[in-house]
Amino acid sequence: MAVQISPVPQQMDAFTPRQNAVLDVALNLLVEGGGGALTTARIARAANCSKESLYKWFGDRDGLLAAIIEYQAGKVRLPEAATLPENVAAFRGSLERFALDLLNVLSGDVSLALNRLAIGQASREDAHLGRLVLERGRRMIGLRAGALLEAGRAQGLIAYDDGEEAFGTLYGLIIRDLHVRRLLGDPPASGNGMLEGQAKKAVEQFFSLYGTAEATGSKPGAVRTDT
Amino acid sequence: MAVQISPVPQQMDAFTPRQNAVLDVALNLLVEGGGGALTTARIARAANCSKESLYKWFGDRDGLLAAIIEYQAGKVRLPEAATLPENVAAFRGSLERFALDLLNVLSGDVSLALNRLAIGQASREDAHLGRLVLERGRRMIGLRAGALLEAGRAQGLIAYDDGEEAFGTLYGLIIRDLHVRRLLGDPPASGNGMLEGQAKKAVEQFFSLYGTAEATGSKPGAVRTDT
DNA sequence: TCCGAACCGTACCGTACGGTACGCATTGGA
DNA sequence: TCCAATGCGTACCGTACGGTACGGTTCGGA
Repeated sequence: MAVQISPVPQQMDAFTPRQNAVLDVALNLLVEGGGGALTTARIARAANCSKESLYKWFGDRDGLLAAIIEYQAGKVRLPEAATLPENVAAFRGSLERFALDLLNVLSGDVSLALNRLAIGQASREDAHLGRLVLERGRRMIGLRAGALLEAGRAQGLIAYDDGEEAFGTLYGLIIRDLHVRRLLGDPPASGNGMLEGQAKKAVEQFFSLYGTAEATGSKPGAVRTDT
Repeated sequence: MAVQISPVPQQMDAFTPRQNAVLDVALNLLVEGGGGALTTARIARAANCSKESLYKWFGDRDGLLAAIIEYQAGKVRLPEAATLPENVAAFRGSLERFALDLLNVLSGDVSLALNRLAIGQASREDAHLGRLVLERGRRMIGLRAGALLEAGRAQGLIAYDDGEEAFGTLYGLIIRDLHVRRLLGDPPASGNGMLEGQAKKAVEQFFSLYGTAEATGSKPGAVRTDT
């Protein structure tokens, strides 16, 4: 709980470099061996630290797991402010990039391991880790997608009343049941271009649902009216 | 995939009534206390049987867990053969009912508990339980949805090339991120009509994407989503 | 130079789990 | 009536985990 002030802009409630290193080792251990491999003794041995230090730093095993989640969440940086798309193609490209990034992230080993860990612990009341994963992981996605959609709407390329509703639709079109399948251990479909194709198709469907007439352009007789 | 014809509709490879009773107790134990409460000693005590019998019947703890999953999967009966929809309204109603059923099932305590259990065990290689859940649980949904969509296409109400693709889109529109949220412990949004509204909206969006002109009754592509 | 704080490595403790073995009751068939 | 099978209840064993305690070491400040 020691608050330290440093000239370098740094998260104040973050951990010391040593603790970060330990958390990194623990995260690797989790990714490689699953939640079962994440015991205090193993972490201590792999990180060359003592169990006593683990308990001193993180208090409890749950605190340690929470610290691992926060450590991973702290590694992803906030997306830069989305610029207004200049035209339809640019906006579509941004959405496709977002979709592909989302597919890649959710299919990644680290994300899957953390989600499996949190889900496995979610049965117990509290759902402490689950809430942490939702708040720390979903917020980033929601922020980036929300800014993206808002920019598109500001340019008149898409139209919606409820942003959360539109984002939910986009999310469903992109992910479908891929996340749960991966969580259950289903191997990814061969072919790396598979995800890219899925991203493009999802964005296309999203435009069919929320795109304005000037954005779709596929319909004959589309009127081009610039804002 | 094995189609069996017998006078008495009964699974041949099922368990004895006593074993089914034990599995039912174990399932209740799992639903109520989570995967951590599913120990052999607790099951034996709750079911008034001996641990030795458990190991004799199911061989191993994994066998016991697999038996629990198969027991639950065996309780859901196959959907009756889908009849060809007489008109658009009937087809839409069938889709909405399917969507609502899917939302209710995936939000149910039993489904969540089994999925959490399988996901928690999915880190270890094999992903035995995960594959079982996917095959036993997803097949039913896919079969019902596939028959439904095929009937709609046969009547010219919807059009698609790849049935799996269309089903995936429908699934994503219905579920969005609800399943993972529930798995992570997120409490359901208040209001039971929430799921029904989500089901209706998903079907409406699905019709916008895959509905033929005679089904939508209006120009395809123009979608007004009123909240 | 000394001192105290932090920390590592290891040992230790209580508990709980998976899995096995044994004794005894019940039961259905010969 | 006898017998073998089935199964219940309990005790037991080895292991592994979470958490704690202790001795030895390093290191920065006074």
